Parts: sequence; structure tokens; C-alpha cells
Amino acid sequence: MAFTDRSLPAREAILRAARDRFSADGYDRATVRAIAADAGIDPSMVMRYFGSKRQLFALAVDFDLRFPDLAAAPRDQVGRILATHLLNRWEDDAGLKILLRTAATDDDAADRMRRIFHDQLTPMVAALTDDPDSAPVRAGLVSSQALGVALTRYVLRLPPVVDLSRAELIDWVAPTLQHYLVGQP
Amino acid sequence: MAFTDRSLPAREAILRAARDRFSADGYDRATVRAIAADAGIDPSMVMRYFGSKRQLFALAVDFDLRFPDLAAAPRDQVGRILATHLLNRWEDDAGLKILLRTAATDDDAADRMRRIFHDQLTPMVAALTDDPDSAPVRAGLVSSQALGVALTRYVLRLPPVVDLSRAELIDWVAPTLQHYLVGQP
DNA sequence: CCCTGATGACAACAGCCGTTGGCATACCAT
DNA sequence: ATGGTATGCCAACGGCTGTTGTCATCAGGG
Repeated sequence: MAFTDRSLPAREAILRAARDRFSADGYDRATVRAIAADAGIDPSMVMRYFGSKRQLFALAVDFDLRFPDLAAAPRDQVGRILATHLLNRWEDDAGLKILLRTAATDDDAADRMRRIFHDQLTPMVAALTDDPDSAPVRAGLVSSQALGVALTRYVLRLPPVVDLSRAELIDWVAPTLQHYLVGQP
Repeated sequence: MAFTDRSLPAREAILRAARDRFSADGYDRATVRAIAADAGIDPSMVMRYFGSKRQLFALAVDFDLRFPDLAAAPRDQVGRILATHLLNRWEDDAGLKILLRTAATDDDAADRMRRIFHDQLTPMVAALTDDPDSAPVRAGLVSSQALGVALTRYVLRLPPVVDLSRAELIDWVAPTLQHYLVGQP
């Protein structure tokens, strides 16, 4: 059975509600019934259009980090550029928050997170350094600080990290990323 | 009704199993039934001895960061000392992993995490700097890196961060913490 | 126009969940 | 020895979960 244009609004409403619920409550507590209610649609429709809760989740977190080409940037600015980019990316793509919330308890989501940072971040770092062997480690350290900021600012909402303006946060974090990207331990 | 020494092994077995399950599965997926089964005890005993799942969780994550007195340490070593201490603390106290896993989706746990880092980290930072106004922000930034490492190393298990030896990880992270603690943006 | 097939609402399923009550059994103080 | 009490197991409860089946309704192509 194929789906027609007529059901497109419904499918979009479900996906939108799913992103909101998954983002706010995490995978387990975001119930199919609640998502359907938010979308104004019967729970059985969710199953018909998306197969299962897990497949719906997979679609809801499908996203891309869309890194800029840091190799072309001034060497002493890469930390700041990356910090700015990550902050932007994190704020306008709900998928990242959903995945971060869920990855803490769901192994599928954790694997997805591992893959994203490995596939997208490591190559970018490798293109930046003249010591390719160190690229995975550098990418891992960048991930630790990037995810740490995301966790404390968007998920745990630690007040001092939340209260920091975007500019202030970038001023603090940029040197750290710069150090991890091209510095020496 | 009070509890006697006779039930102490049972209560301890439950608490141990609870810590393991909460740590491995997070709050929601760690069921009372599974915890009881691990402890070789009937689920109803869990309720009798701990009141509810939530109270059991509260006991399982009760812990202390036990910060050293950084004010007495050489100023240029505080980053390294703190990095070493946090890594030690994180590895021998299951409570931290449990709380981190759960705080991503449970607001009670998130609040607990906020309180811990506010009550224990901020005063320590304040005693370290001569600009007390900046203490909360510095503590927040330290939290972001500390929790970022914990998240990627112990929860998400990003391979490059896991593979790093303790010494290597400290060499990389210490300058970051040093910067957040006593440096300027 | 009619008929095939997509749509959507309703109800129900089986399976878990946290939690509760009842009832033997084993202990300990008197 | 005996009464009171803590212990532990069993069975069950109400509620919520993801998921499935049924059956009207409605759109669009022949």
C-alpha cells in the first residue's frame, strides 16, 4: 500500500509531534499515544505510516552535522569557526537534542551518535592536521567538549551555562577546540 | 515497622543490584522486577525496604564529589589536579554514571545533577579565583568539559575517548580545565 | 457512475510495569 | 514455651504500553 498526497499533512504532523516529544521526553517516555494526540491523529495511523515506534524515531533523528570546510580557513581561527558552527547547528536542528537525550539510555541511539561523530568529524579533523594518526583522538576530544556543552546547556540546563550568551560561550570554548584540533597535549 | 540486622544482607543485595541495573539501563528500563531478580529477592521486598522505585533510586545515586582543596595547590597545577581527581572519582563511584545516564531524560535526576555541581563545584572555584563573580560561569564551563568526558568515555563510549589511557586523557584535558578555572576568555 | 484502494476512528489485544495485600515461616524477647 | 513481629513468597490489582484488526468513509481513475 502506497501513501498519497492526501495523507501528507498527517504524516508531517506526526513527524513534527514526534520530534517535539522525543526531544522533550526522550525515547522511552515519549509514547506513541502522546505523539498521536499532539498531532491530532489516531495512534494506529502512526503505525500505518511509520511501521513502528523505532522506525519513527529513526526518521525523527535523521540529520547531518554539515561541517564547514575548515581546511580552507585560517589555521588560528578553526576553533572559533567550529564552535560557532556547532552552536548554530545545535540550536536549529532538534534531531541533535533528541539523539543526545536518547543516546544516554538507548544503545541504538548511542551507536548512531558514535557513527555520526566518527564519519563526519574525524575526516574533517584529518584534513586539518599534518599528523593524520592523531585525527581520531582529536576528534574524540572535540566531541567530548562539544557534547559536554550541548549536554549542560540544552539537556541538563545548568544555569551558568544556559545564561551565557552565544558570544561569551564561543569566546570560552573556542580556545579549547583550537587546542584539541591543532594544538599539542 | 523497623528493620533488623537479619534483613541487612537482603537490603544490601538490592542496593547493589539497583546500582548495577540503573547504571547499565537507566532509570526507566531498570525495572524493579529485574533488580529484585538480580538480588535473588522478591519484588515486593524492594517496596517494603525502600518504599518505592524512586526512593530506591535516590539512595542508589547518593554520593559526593569530594573535591580536594585546590586553593592550597600550586596555581599552575589546579587543572591537572582537578582532571585527575574527577577521573578517579568517576571510575570508582557508580553513582555518577547512574545519575548521568538518567539525568538526560529524568528531571529529578537532572535537578540533582544541577545541585551537585552548583553546591560542590562553584564554592571550590570561588575560593580559587580573585574574581568571585566569575565563579559560577567558570564552574559551569568546568562542568561542561567534565561531563563531556564522562559522557563520551563512560556512557556513549566513543572509541577514541575510551582508548585513551588515563594519563593521555589527563594531559589533554588538564589545560582546558586550567583555562576555565583561572584563565581569561 | 462505479469500484478500487487509501484514510481515519474505535476498540481490543497481550505484555509489561509499579505497587499492594495476604499468608505462611522463622526469629527474638519475655 | 509463647506471643509478637520481621521476613519472604505468591498472587493479584489497575494502568499504561506498542501494536493489530475491523469497519465505515471518502477520493480518484476507468
